[in-house]
Amino acid sequence: MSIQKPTLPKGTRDFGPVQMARRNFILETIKETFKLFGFQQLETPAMENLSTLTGKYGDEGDQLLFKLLNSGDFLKNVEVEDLTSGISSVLPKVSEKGLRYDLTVPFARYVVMNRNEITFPFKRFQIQPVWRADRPQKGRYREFYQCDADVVGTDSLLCELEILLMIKRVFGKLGLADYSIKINNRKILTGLSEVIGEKGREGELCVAIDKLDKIGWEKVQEELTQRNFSPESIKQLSPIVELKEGNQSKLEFLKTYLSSSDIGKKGIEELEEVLELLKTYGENEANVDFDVVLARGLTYYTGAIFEVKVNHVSVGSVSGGGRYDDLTGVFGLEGVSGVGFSFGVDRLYDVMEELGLFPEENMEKTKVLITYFDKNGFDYGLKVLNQLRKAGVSSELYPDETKIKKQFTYADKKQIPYVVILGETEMQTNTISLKDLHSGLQESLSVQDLIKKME
RNA sequence: GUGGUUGUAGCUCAGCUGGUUAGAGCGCUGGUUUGUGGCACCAGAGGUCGCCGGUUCGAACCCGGUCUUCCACCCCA
Repeated sequence: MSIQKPTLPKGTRDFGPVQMARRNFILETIKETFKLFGFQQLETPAMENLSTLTGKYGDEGDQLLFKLLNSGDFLKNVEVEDLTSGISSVLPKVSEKGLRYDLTVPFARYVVMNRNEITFPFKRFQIQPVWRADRPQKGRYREFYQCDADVVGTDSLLCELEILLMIKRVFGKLGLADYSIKINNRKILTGLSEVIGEKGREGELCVAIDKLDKIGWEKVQEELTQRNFSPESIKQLSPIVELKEGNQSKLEFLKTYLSSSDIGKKGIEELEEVLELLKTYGENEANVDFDVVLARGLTYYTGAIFEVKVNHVSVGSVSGGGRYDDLTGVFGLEGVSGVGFSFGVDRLYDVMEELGLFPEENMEKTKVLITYFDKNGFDYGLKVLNQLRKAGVSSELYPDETKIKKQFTYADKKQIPYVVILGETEMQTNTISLKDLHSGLQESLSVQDLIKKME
């Protein structure tokens, strides 16, 4: 019998007490913001039927879905011919469930299933892990948390505004200042493809043009050529590439550039209105950048699209989202427009760690440790413990009867600031000794005074 | 999915062109201090060198496979 070392599955992590304290700080900030904006919490199962999940994230996304093997005799429906004809004929027979890939699709499923109970517009938030069978690397995990806020049942651009506001609030609370909320609109991208004479190919156009920042215009042109875009259409894109900074000037330029495309003009209008609403609300455009080449892969987006990137850090986008006009349509509920976005807690964590933004003192720790020498002290300590906790003081009694030194070391390691010492003298005089581990000062107090001091 | 990279004590890492009992710092345990933590000093425990196989008289070191880590691409939170 050999002992095997336990390991974690690729791309997954444990979170220890320190990490949890920090994660909770982020999570609480987000949750509090969602509630402030009137969103209500929802949870859905970790697994969904594969039929719910497939086809919503593009081919690439389908490949990244974790599929669950059917329970029991999962091979019972598989024929020999299936095996020879490949994975696509075997898969549906051995797996009918998968782990959720994001929170938006399960939400759409929920909305459709509960359409009669839900009051629209429906604002919900959801904070749960999602799973992707991706290759892990910096800021990319196979299990990670998303914090989604979505509104369905209205196409008011107020929702888009609120997304901007929530992002600004959360980032402000977290102490992140140097970031940009990139915003664009799928309709503008559609218009773009129409104007350059490649109607209907905005998907491909996006994938290529999205890399502009990363690989440069030359390489993007190469990629477009490879994808069989005509030299003329590529040429027509160059004004877009050369657009100068400034949301207003970009919008002005695009109004004329896209004037022959109705859908393109609609996109511009929507974007302008969102920025207008921002002004009316009393906020400014700081950190909000209209980015004509922002694309985003998720196929279901139809209107506004968002992505948030923290500047000067090695972590990718920490938040993203957009409007989807017909996600519920595939589940049989037409005409319900939705818009939402998601914070990636794990990436926010990585960013904050890289920037050293975690507050030192947010570890949830015990305030008082009660130490003692013998059974009498233990019993006496138990009573003191009860009173401390009733007064709301986070406290613990050392569980084992052992040397006082060891009990002190425990307090020291756990950074417990106060130690109560209970020995013969204390019990005889009906007092306790309180030592402040930071200053090293010790004093004799009644239990009442101890509680008063600790509260 | 493609290409590369990493794995030695709890942690961070040494370990020469393959050669006896694999090292350090930190941490841990005990002691100096049987009613007092941090500091100091002393002592000690702890390793199938990721795993499997191969080459060799001999492998932590060379070769193959596999898992893992990190990175780039793809894509994405």
